[in-house]
Amino acid sequence: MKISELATATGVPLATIKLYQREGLLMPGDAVTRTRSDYGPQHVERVTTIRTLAALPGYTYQVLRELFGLIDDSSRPASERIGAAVPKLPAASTASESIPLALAAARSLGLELDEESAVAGQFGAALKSAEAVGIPCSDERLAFYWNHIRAIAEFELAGVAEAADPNAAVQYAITGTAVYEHLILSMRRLAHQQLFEGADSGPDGH
Amino acid sequence: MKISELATATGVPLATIKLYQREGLLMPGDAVTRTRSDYGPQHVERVTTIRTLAALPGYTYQVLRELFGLIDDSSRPASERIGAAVPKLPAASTASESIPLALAAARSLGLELDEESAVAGQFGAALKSAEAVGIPCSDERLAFYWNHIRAIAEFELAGVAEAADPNAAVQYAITGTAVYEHLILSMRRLAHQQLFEGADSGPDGH
DNA sequence: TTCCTTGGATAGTATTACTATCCAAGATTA
DNA sequence: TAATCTTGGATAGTAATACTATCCAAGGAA
Repeated sequence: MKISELATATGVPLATIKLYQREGLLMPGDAVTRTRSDYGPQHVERVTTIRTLAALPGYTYQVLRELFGLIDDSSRPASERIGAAVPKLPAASTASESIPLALAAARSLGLELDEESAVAGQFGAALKSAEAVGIPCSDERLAFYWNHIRAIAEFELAGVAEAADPNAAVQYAITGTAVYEHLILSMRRLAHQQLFEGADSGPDGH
Repeated sequence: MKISELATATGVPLATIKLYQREGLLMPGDAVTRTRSDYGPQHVERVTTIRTLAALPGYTYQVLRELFGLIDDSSRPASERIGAAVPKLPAASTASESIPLALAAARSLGLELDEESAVAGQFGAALKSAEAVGIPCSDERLAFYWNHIRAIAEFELAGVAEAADPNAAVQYAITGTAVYEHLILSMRRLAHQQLFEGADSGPDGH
């Protein structure tokens, strides 16, 4: 497959394909001559994945570069790569002063939390955001969320474990986490909408 | 409170406060003279909220302007304003061809879905993203998510209904939806991390 | 051998989110 | 009351992000 065919196959302008290569998002094709390379299905898939993820808020080229770097690095163990990907995902910027919030929340949930981990930082930042807008998260609410979210995570982990090839599992886990986050959020918004329609009453609608 | 005091109280540079006003994010103060206005606690709160939300991926000034527009418009019913805010929240861009996916998913969940609604578009876009990266969402998975997410949404709705003042309820619902989304995501990532640590085994770690 | 495509380099554009100056009107302080 | 400071308002500059366009020389296809 020539680069022009890759462009037409994916519907992405040639100039943009070249950009993805320069940015280190798309692996080079097999060089045939100095002015010709061969591209395969993995390039089509990568371009599609770039387009899909780049359309999600927060997925800058910088983020994608780091995620693809982990996906492509088959020299490291799968679990290490998946673990390293999570803190790279877009989140509210971590502030060191929000770590205590995360530790207190983890204590109330009965969890052990490594305060050095980037996920602890993301968790703390989210808790701090809730406080900053005047809606702090109660322990009761936290526990309620945790029960349901842990169930979801367990379900998802079972799906990843089914994959035989570790490289495929890494790709599945990383792109899946990214994409399914937005599915979960859209379903929550959908649920809110459905519930509001039924629950709504009163002249001022509150 | 003078504008310079608002700046020091919030820790936001004066030039940025002025920017927020120009962008229609921060309401003007009470004009005392042509070169002096008075700012109150609601301005401090708004600046804090702007900072908090703007730090989240996808919350551009454009999005914030629309959300604050709904929060501030007390002439419309609360439920209408909350409903109007949901489709303004950052999501993967809606493609019209993904609506059928959303309708099919809603059918499998036994839901009625207005195909005109923006949430349907967000839901369809998320389903389409999952397909695009090669991990389509099975009906079983969809149903599993839905059970847990509906429970979360019901819990949250109960919290909103407690608010007596409709304007406060609108602000609570809109900023809460935005901020708690990220809390939920960070908890999911936390759950993944906790589960991975326990489940990990084998020389290549898959 | 004429024209097209490629890899590679470079430059331009639009948007977003600030940041910095400047000004004249008006307030504060000495 | 004069010197200094602050304000609202306008304008311009900056850095990062994500493209988009052009050019070139090497090399392939007609």
